[in-house]
Amino acid sequence: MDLETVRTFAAAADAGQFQEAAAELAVTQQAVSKRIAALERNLGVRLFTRTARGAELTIDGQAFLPHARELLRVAERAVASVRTGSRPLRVDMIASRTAASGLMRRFHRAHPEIELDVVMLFDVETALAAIQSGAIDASFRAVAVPGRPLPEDIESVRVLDEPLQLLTGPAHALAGARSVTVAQLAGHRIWMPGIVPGTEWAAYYDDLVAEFGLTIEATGPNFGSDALLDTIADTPALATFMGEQTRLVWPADHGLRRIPVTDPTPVYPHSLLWHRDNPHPALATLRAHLAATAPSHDAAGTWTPGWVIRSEVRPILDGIER
Amino acid sequence: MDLETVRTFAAAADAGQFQEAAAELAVTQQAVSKRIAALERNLGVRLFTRTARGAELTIDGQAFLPHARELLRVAERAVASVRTGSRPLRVDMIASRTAASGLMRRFHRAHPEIELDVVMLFDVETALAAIQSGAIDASFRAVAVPGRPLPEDIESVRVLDEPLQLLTGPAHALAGARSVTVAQLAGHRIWMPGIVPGTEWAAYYDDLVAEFGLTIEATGPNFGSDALLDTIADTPALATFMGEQTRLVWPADHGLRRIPVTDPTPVYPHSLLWHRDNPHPALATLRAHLAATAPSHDAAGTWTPGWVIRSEVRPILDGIER
DNA sequence: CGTCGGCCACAACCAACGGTTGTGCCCGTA
DNA sequence: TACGGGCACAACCGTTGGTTGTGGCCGACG
Repeated sequence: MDLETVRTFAAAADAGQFQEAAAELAVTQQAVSKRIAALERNLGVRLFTRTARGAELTIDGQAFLPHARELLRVAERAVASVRTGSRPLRVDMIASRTAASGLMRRFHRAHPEIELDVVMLFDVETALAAIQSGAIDASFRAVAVPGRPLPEDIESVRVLDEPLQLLTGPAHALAGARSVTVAQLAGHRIWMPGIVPGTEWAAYYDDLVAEFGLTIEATGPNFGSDALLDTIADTPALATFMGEQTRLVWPADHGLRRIPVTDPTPVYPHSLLWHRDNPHPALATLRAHLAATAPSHDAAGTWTPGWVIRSEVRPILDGIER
Repeated sequence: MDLETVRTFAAAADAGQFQEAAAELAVTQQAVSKRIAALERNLGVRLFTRTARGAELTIDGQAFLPHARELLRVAERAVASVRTGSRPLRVDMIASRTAASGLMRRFHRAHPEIELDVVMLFDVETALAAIQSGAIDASFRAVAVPGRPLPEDIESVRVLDEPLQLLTGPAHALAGARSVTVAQLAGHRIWMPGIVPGTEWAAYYDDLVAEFGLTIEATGPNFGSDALLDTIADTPALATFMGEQTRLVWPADHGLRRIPVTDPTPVYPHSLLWHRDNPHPALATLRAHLAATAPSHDAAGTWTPGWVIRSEVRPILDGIER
């Protein structure tokens, strides 16, 4: 199916006749006739009844029309998503189903008129380069990578600290605990097949392992969270970490347990990064939204790697012109 | 833009290489390469970075991908809307922005998994023929036309009585009234440009006029409800009728007034019509939903035309197998 | 370090699609 | 009955989009 054909159908439905639609689309009446005939042949139904003074929709045509319009709207948005100049706000995040994803969902609900696109880049280095090149407008990441300060033209603000929880199956030794301390985790096998070496996520867990002597295995291919949850549910000796705000799509009766971790609570720090000079109007809206809704984070009793920038205490609204 | 190209893009993005996508789509690798190149040329951006062992998405490609998938989903639904056999439930209603529209919105919210299509046929005769031919599955109409019983294979049940209200501009003589009686309306000009002669809606107002001596003008072309509301708001001598549940999309400050009508209250009776033997599973769901949510209508103090079937007192769930 | 293998792009060729012009038929209307 | 508006069919033709054949690039491996 060709979108030009769909556009022709909608134009003919609006005009009530092929002739006028043809003029509107700057083609001949015969071309419109052939396009509609081809569409009808493809769909296997008649869309118009041809009359002496035009063409009016059949019932099938009436049913098809809203879908055709929707198709054109979606196509419009698809093209807009890669239009240079005024494209939708493009935000990178470390993964779906993290706290950043929840933040963006709430932002979208608060501002449904703002078009959004989400991408997931490899690591914070790639994200910084993309921000500097203008390929993306903002990124939710843990800043910064060990030993490197942020570039001068990148700004950042801590927006959310997401506590990590232990996820176990029902037969796991810790399954009954209401909470566990980090010290209790030593000796237990923790499996995180999603970790890609070289990313700041890997660096985070490397630090966690080094500081508390945990056993984290990143071995094996990552078959997706379904397979991970499947294995965790069935394997008493395995557990995994998961963000507190991660939403699981999982039948409740599989008996998976989410157990808070304490002493200290490892938290994953999400910061918003953006280019100092990015003029996208929706970026200011996003920053204002995050400033208005972000809870004040309480660092007491929590742990983050030493390389996480701790000095982000300036008000989030700095530099937002109002 | 061609949907086959979009499908190719999605397949290549999934596979991570053109070769495999080509095999999946049963074309050559060169065809995929040319399609992607054409898409990139049309959009003006690069979607893939070609590597030695495949092709991976650029950031633009990542942003475009969800839109591409959405496009394919919508196209799928569009085709399904006219598929013979198992197509979405197709419901006819007298007009949008009536109570029937609200009923269907609530039904959709209660059963979002059920695909729906709405059409608006000319009159109840056309609707009955469409029900009998299977072109539509159900219809919200006032039954029946004067002097004719419903066909034997059509079933119906009254689902909602919608009271009519008077809509006036702020300068209208009745604008300040909290309610008006039908008798008070005599002598006032009531304008209803949307009425099409020959429909059961026209029959309804004809009866209303005949019984209470009102003045209803259906003259002039119907330029849509925007133009109607515009005129009503600015013309002190004009008013119009409007369903109680009609939602107006209108700036609040134009001072339009909705005034209940009493002694008696004209109500427009919406019945659901369907074919006795229609096997569409969603039809049973719709009937059950309407039975569960429909308020018991109270005929006291209301008016309907004499030809409206008053005997629809059987339980709405009659004949629904559970 | 050279070779091999996998993958993509370019070129040449060809069928098929989609456009145009010309024309005929139908139907409501004067 | 003649006219006019509107759609469909036929013939023609350029462009698009497919195929096969081939070459270049790059990572892997001996």
